[in-house]
Amino acid sequence: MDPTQMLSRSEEAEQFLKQLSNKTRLMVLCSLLEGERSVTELLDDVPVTQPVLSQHLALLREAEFVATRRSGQTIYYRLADNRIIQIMNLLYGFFCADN
Amino acid sequence: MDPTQMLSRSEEAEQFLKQLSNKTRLMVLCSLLEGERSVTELLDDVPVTQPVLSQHLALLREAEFVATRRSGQTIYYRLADNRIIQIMNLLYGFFCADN
DNA sequence: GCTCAATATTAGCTTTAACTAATATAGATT
DNA sequence: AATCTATATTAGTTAAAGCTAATATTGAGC
Repeated sequence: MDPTQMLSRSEEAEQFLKQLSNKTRLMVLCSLLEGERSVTELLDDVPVTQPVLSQHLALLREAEFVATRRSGQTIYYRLADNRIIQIMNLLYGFFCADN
Repeated sequence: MDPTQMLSRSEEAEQFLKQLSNKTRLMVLCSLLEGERSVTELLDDVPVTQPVLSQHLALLREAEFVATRRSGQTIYYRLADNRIIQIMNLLYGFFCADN
């Protein structure tokens, strides 16, 4: 591969992985693997304060790893990137599968 | 999953991903996907200075993502973690496959 | 229109990651 | 043993990520 392209592709991949490299975001994404969740539901699953969760959700939105849907004052999050589903399944196998 | 376990597993996964989340390390690992390489050969592939490459190689060794073999004054690096091979192949598909 | 519940944003601080520059080690060669 | 080549390490600086605390926004219900 041409060196300039290799560099820019590895920068993209770096960016992608960094957006994923956080325990709170990983727990959120893992929870969303099971389906749509409101912020309040995520707060039950993930041991962080509301503002911190909200900051991480903002990052996941900007990365377009998740998408949202509003219903009244409740906002539902869901996975929106097929790459994330693939990576999360792989990580689940590495770190969470019981065997 | 029990909340304490979920937290500690997501911390492990975070650590694992962070060790991977760097363009230089990604280029090194990508190069090693094709087989063993000496540091000098890696320097030809990866656009960084020798001390910087060496720092990243040290990190990859500590993470046990790679292993080494010495032959005279030359040190050869190779991939040593099957999880890395799986993730790198996935990332290659996401960011480097031409289609 | 006021109040409450759900969610988001901003500022300030601290920690961690990565770079540069200089130097060190270790094996090979003369 | 002196020198060269290959590789590693260390110290110092800068930049980026994540937290806390405070506050803002938005929709619902009275």
